[in-house]
Amino acid sequence: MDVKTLCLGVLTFGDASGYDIKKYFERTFSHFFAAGYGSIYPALAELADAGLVTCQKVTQEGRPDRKVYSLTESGRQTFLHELATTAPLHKVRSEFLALMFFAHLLPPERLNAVLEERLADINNSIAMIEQCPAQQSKDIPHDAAGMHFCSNYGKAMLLRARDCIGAHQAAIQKTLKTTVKISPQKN
Amino acid sequence: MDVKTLCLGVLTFGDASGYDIKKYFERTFSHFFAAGYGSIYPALAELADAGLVTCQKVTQEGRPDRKVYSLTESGRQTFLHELATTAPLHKVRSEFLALMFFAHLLPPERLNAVLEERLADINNSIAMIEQCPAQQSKDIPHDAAGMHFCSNYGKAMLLRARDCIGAHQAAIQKTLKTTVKISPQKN
DNA sequence: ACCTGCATGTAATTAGTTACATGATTTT
DNA sequence: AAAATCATGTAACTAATTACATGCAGGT
Repeated sequence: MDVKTLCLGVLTFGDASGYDIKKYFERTFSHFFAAGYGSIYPALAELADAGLVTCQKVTQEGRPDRKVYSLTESGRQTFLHELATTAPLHKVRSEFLALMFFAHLLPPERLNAVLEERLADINNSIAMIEQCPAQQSKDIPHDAAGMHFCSNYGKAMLLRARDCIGAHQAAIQKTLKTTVKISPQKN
Repeated sequence: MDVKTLCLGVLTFGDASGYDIKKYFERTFSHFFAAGYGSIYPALAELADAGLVTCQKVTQEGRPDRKVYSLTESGRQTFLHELATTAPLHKVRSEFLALMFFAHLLPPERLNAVLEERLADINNSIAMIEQCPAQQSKDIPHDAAGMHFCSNYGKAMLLRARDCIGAHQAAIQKTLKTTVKISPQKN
């Protein structure tokens, strides 16, 4: 599943511009799928060429023109076919864990900074998810059940990650104190 | 941080061939960093060109020749510099969550298959982590503290993910039963 | 005066995946 | 007899990132 396909997905909820779609990715997909303008705009152009979306220029006063895209029937079918055939992979690419793996080669302040930076990112992501409409509302429209699952899942992962990192920070503190007391006798 | 850099990292633990490094990636990094032969072999060739590793051909009887790589001092310095400057990003790219987001467009059997497939992957990953040496041993050598953290972290995430999916499966079952009883009166 | 938001795009580069190519040995 | 393990590589392709390019409006 690529950016092109997810653009089709966003358009199943209604017409949108490239700019709108980018915001949708940021607010809603950011914890499991990243995309920037550099991939979204070319994707929309290709989708239009393939007849999966149509494009309508909208001139506004006081603001730049927008290009509003709509899903065609062919686009909807293509998207449904993609949903039916895509393998449910889940890939993690973590420079954070790669750094942690080599913790024994990191100066202690650097190790600390790495953990703090990651915690800050996690807190941002949690805040982002909590702003999501699927998080507050009690009755969920049937077409938002998936959004609800994804934000619950994402939040659960982030909270667990935060706990793990917190526990590790505490363990490091403890080790440092022990080392200070014991190492002079060892050496 | 790219495959090249992580190859240097693997070589800090001792000399290894491309084949060995691939196994190391699979067994130890697979839950946070993927790499295949197609990226590892070219990476090693580039590292050798840059003088960050040296290569020694080893002929074996009954088996193909191996090319065993060793980290040079320059390679070690390059790796340490990378550890000191790499941002601790953590990216997820999940086709699974993308599919789940559009659950309302998935036939029920397909939704079920997606969840089951993901569960199977998660169980495989948990089994992989549990085989890792950092998981059983009680006293951890200081250069394995990071490996220990990473496998704990990975396992915690996978267990939480499994719980989330299990809970969701249960919720779907409940909804189906309710729908069967109520919907005839609604319609 | 400066920054943020709105709005769209392209070109060059990077990095990684996939498929191909080969071949002996050992295990099932 | 077939499949898995050991062992190395290349070439073509795909996809996405980064940097560049432009410009008005509204708020601080």
